[in-house]
Amino acid sequence: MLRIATWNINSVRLRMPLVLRYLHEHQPDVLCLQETKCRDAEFPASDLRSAGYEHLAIHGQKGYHGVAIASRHPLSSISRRDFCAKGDARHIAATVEFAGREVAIHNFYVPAGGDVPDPQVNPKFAHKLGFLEEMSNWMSGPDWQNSSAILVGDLNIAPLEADVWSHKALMNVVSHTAVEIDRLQNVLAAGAWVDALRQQIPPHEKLYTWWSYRSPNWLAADKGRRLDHIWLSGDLAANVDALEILKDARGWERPSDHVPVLISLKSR
DNA sequence: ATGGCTGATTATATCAGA
Repeated sequence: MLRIATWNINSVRLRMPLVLRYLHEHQPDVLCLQETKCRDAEFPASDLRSAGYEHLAIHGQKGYHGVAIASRHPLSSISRRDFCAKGDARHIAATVEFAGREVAIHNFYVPAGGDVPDPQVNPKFAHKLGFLEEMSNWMSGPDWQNSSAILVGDLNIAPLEADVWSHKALMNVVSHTAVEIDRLQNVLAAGAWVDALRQQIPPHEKLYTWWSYRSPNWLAADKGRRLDHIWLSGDLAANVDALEILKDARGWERPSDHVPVLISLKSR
């Protein structure tokens, strides 16, 4: 059994109590974090080690972005890729052993893309599209052939109509526009990935992992989006045991605006 | 009514998130 969780934590230092609560209550083997918002030297490594997550792969920077993998089992082949050559900490990968295989875990924080969904006038949106294009180009290449892999993270795109509270209201809002959904589908196809959540949950069923801070009654309004994803290489698709989107965590004290998403894989 | 909030920063306003 291997339990892997992904969570955009929106400042890991501020929310370490929530991280420790989640680890205690849900017992993932591996936790992938995004938006850690601190340099590597400031990462709360000792707290995670004390909680039993002794193996850490971190890629941070000051103030923004930042990704990390915390694991109860050894991590090997740790790597970080600098997408778009901007020096941003938006990707880290590490390998774990599962069912006699070496499984690469790739943890991504895809750029949000700013407000205006036009790459001609909005450089942030151009960056987002470029980032996605670099992902699909990379995954078409030799590194990815015949490898067991899991891709997780905040991809900042809600691809399906049921991944947003209103397809009509959001089709011109960054995170749900046709052009970025198209780029995301290219990434999915390039890596021959399986969207694990939608493999388990019917595609017409509403499914969210993020609720804006700006909605005071986020629970009642329920205007969410599915921005956080878990994708599997084809050989792992039949190992899925369970999925868990911890919506409760959005209601914890001083929450992240994203909630943890977990996949449990069984050895066949 | 998709920005009404939230977090980080050599801060006391600005940028970023999405």
